[in-house]
Amino acid sequence: MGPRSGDPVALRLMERALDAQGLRHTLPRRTILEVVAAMGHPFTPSELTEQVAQRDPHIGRASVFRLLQLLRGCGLVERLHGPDGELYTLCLATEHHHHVTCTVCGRTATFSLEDDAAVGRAVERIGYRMDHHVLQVFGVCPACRDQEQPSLPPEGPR
Amino acid sequence: MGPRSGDPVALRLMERALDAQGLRHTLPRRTILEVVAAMGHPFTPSELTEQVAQRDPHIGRASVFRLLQLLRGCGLVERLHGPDGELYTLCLATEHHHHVTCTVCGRTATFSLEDDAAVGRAVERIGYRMDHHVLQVFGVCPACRDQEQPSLPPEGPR
DNA sequence: TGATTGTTGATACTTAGTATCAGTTAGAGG
DNA sequence: CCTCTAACTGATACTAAGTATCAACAATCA
Ligand SMILES: [Mn+2]
Ligand SMILES: [Mn+2]
Ligand SMILES: [Zn+2]
Ligand SMILES: [Zn+2]
Repeated sequence: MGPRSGDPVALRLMERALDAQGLRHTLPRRTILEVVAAMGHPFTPSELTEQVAQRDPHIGRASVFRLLQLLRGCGLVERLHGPDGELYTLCLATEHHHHVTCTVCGRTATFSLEDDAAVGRAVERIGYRMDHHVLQVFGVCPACRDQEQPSLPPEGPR
Repeated sequence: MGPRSGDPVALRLMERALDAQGLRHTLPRRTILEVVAAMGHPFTPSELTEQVAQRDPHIGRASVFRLLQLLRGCGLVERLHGPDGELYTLCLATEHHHHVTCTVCGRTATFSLEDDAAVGRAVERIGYRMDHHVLQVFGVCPACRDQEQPSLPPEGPR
C-alpha cells in the first residue's frame, strides 16, 4: 500500500461505488483511484493525469477523464469552479454542502448555510422555481491567516 | 443603428467604460461591442465569435477574447458557470447580486439574497475569512413554468 | 503631419473534454 | 479451467477555450 495510495477509506468508498454500478475492476482504474485518493487538494485534470502517468505511463488520458466522470456520477468527486478554471476534488460529504477555497494555499473545506432554503425563496420572489444551486466561496483559511503578517505569504498549489 | 446593434444603453455604457480606461476607439471593438449588446442571453465565446464573424470576418478570435476580458474587468460582462461550460453575459447591475439560469430556455435573471452576509458568517464558523463568493442558481423561469404540461417543453439556447 | 503607443490578426501552443474504434480483458456461466 | 461477450482500454483525432508572440498597423495627440 504505502502513503502514495492515499486515504484508504476514500479508496474503499470509491471502489464500492463502482462495484455498485456493476463496473469492472481493472488495473488502470485501480491506479487512477489511488491517485485520486492521494490528492490532498482540488486538482486540475492535467495534475491528475501527470500523477497517473508517473505510476503507469501507459494509462491514457481518456481513461482518466472517463473515471472522473464516473466518480462524479457517484457523487464522490465534484467539479469546483475555481477562479482560474475548473478543479476536481474528492469529497465524501453526503449532505448538501458548499466549498470554501483558500486563495492562498488552495486548501478547500466544506460548510453549510444555516438557512440554505433562503436561496430558493430568493429566486421564487422573482418567479423562478429553483432546481439546484452552486455556491463557491473564496477566502483565507485559518492556517494562512496566522502567517499573514510575514513579508511573503506561504506558497502552495493554485 | 438598427436592431442588430443591440441595447443602445448597454452600448453606451460599455463604450464609456472603455473610454474611462483610456482605451482607443477602433472598428473591431465597436463591432464586437454591438454584438455583445445585441446578445439577449448568456453566450459562449464561440457563439459570440460566430456572430462577430458574420458582421466582419476579418476580426480575429483573439480580439474577441481580449475585449471580453476588458469588459469583465469593467464589470459589465460576467462569466457564469453553466452546467455545460462557461457562459459570458452582459450584466449592467452594479450592486452585489447573483444569477438564476433557466435550465429550459437559458434565460438568466439576477436576484439578491435577503441576508447575503450569512455566507460570510457560515465560513467564519469554520475559521475562514471570506473574500468573495459566487452563487449560481439553476431552475425554471416563469415563462417556461407555464408551458410545462404540454408534451414537449419549448426549446431555446443552451 | 508625423511620432508614439495601443491595437490588430495571424499563428502557434496548452489544456479540457468528447468521439471513434479496433484490440484487449474481466469475469460470468458452463 | 475454458469460452464468450460485453465492458474496457489506449491511440488518434477533433472541437473549443484561452493565452502568448509578434510584425503590421492605426488612433490619438503634439
Ligand atoms: Mn463537496
Ligand atoms: Mn450579473
Ligand atoms: Zn490557506
Ligand atoms: Zn425558461
